[in-house]
Amino acid sequence: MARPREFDEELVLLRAVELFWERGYEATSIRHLAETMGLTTASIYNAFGDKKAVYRRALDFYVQLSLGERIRRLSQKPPREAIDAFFDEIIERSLSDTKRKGCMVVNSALEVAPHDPEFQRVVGEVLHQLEGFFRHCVKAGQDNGTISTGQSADDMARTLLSALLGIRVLARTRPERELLEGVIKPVLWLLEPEASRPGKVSPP
Amino acid sequence: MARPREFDEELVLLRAVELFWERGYEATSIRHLAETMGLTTASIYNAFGDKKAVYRRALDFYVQLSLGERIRRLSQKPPREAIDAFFDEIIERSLSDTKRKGCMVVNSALEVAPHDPEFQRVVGEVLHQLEGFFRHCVKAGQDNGTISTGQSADDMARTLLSALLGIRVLARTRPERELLEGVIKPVLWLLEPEASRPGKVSPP
DNA sequence: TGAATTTTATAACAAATGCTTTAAAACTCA
DNA sequence: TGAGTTTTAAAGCATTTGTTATAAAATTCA
Repeated sequence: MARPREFDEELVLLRAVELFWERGYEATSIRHLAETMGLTTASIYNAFGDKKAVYRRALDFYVQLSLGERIRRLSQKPPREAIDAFFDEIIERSLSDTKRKGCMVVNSALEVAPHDPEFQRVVGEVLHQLEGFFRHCVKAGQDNGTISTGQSADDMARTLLSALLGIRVLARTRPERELLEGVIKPVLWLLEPEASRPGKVSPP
Repeated sequence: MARPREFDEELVLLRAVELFWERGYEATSIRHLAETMGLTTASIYNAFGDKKAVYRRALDFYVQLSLGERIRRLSQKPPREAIDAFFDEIIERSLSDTKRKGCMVVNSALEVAPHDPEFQRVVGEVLHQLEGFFRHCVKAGQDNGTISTGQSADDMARTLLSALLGIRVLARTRPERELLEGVIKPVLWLLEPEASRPGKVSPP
């Protein structure tokens, strides 16, 4: 047909993720992007279209890599354990994030989604997916008695989603273990079935 | 001494807040800023220094206006009511935010704080202040029996702070009442003293 | 081999960026 | 009044922005 690509698309996309993730959309220039990806700007435009399209592909790749794989993996576990492990991982990830890149989905929710219908949809769907994961876990946990039925699975899932986003925001300015673990502790306590809940004040 | 200013500093700062709040730091140009503030770029540089300094002043002004006044006002109320009212206000504010500007502090926490030590400090202090407000409320509520002692005031305050941030993030892509109120419902339930807590399952 | 096609490298484009210069205008105080 | 000082308006500065034109290089299929 014609001259073949000289680059591996997944590899250069991974590099684009790294840069956009760290610097955001506006603060990342095509030239910086080209340098990081190891391509010329011409090749970028030829292969992807425009800057927004590169960001879109990078975001999709990020979602698939870090979010998709986590949900798939944790869905195997018993529901209550899945939730605990989820937040464990997020906190460890946040604390070892020395560049304070945070979560690219959350970053996108604030920088690009509000002004762009396409990204509004994409980010909205990811948040929906996360909510669905939590709801699934809570429901299953309520069914097998490992999670409290004091609140609806719908609402508890929403609270968990919000806790996740809150931790992600907090970690970018105050990545302190005590703070992040302190956030999640009462939320997990909320999930405890009444019977097994260790009340702080429980005189005989 | 010399020629006097032709503009009201508070007024032009308010306009700067509006623009930075809506578009963020990077996506706002000095020219757009000058147009919105009703000044020339020369006047801006003469009065404020550089772009970053304008953003800094705008952020401080925002904090004082929307956050400072809220904390002062709600601190008058009984602690449990203060917390309820706080989230009521945030949710109403988020739902009527047709431009989806969100909270300028949260926006700053993600766009400017991670790469700038000065803003890291400023944003960090604001988050600390919020945490302190919540902690104060929880402690007082625990003392007068209107808030559960099942979790420490420190941790509950952290959870409330995170819920606030989570709602702010969620609202920018999914400003739905059911979602935002669903987030906070289990959190408020968590605050209920054991005695008065309406358990979903409570056979005689 | 050679026509057809796509990718690459280099350079360029107009527009926009943050910021500064120049000089006129508007004030205070002696 | 007039010397001194600051603010304003207008234009300009170098650099960077996203994107594209041009032509050489690398492939496939006939």
